[in-house]
Amino acid sequence: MKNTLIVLPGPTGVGKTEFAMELATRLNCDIISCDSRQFYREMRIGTAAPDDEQMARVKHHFIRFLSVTDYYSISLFERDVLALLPSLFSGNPVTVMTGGSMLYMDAVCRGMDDIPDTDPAVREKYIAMHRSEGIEGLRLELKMVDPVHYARVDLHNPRRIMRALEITGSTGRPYSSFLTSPVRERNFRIIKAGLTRERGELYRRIDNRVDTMLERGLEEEAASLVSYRGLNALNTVGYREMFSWFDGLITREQAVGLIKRNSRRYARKQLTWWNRDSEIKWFDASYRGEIINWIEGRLAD
RNA sequence: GGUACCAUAGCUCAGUUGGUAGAGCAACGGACUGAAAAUCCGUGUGUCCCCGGUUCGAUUCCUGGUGGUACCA
Repeated sequence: MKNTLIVLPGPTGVGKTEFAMELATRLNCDIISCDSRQFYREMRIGTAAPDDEQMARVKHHFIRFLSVTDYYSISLFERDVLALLPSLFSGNPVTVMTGGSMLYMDAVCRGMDDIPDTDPAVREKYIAMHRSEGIEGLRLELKMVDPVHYARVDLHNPRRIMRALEITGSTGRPYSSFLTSPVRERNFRIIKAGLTRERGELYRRIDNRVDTMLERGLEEEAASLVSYRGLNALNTVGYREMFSWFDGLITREQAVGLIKRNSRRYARKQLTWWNRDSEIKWFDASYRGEIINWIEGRLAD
């Protein structure tokens, strides 16, 4: 059988973790988690990461392997997954990857352009420029150093502009010149089975899951991470809202409502992203037998 | 049972001196190349409670219903 990566995209709360475990158990393979917040060992409750019992049942990779203070990135994830896969395939030609981090998933499946590491000082410089001169200052700078990218970037989005400036400033080459053809051939087959649910049911599950997180101690977890709140890892649904409550900006009840709302919005954003991926065959997550049949049919091809 | 007030978007409400309506929140759509659970862009989605009347024209004014709220019994 050809080496195959079974990819299971799906919005937050749809039931990916459980289904992936069922599938991996059946195929006797490991799971590669593709969730940029379950990477962090300090954030288990708020990210609904697999628990110790689940981790003991099926071998998971990329769960709780970082500290919130560690630097990590999409390209590092791509590199690390590609480095891990050969050893997994040597034991079993099939591996399951599941998660909700869209761009991380695409990086593994399709690759990204090679862009050199950047100088952190350059990023700082443009963050400072954004603060002092606003987005208009960033725009003017980009127009000068990379007019090609200026013409197509979202000029309202400071992150996008700063990223382009950061690359251009660090390398001396326009950011746009690095963007060539992102689709890389992989030496393994990729099968994508998307998990979704009827919108109302998905939202109910998300709401319930937030309530479960609170019962499990989300509040205490967030409180223990207050000193790290400035880090990117903590700029995450579930933690931000708790911090606002700790600050007295909103009530606890409001924070809980916002966590639910923002989780629902995140789920929608995920679905929008995957909407354009025609390789994904979508299934209702509750029809597990049907999904497994389809996957096993594809594996037999 | 009586009196008063109310009934407009999913919710809370505004408004139209009569020309089929708009805010907030919610919701929905979209973008996305190493910060991505991030960051950013866009969209009113409506039997204006119902039946009549007046009017060129009624969501708006009038009669009568229905439902709700308050007070009096």
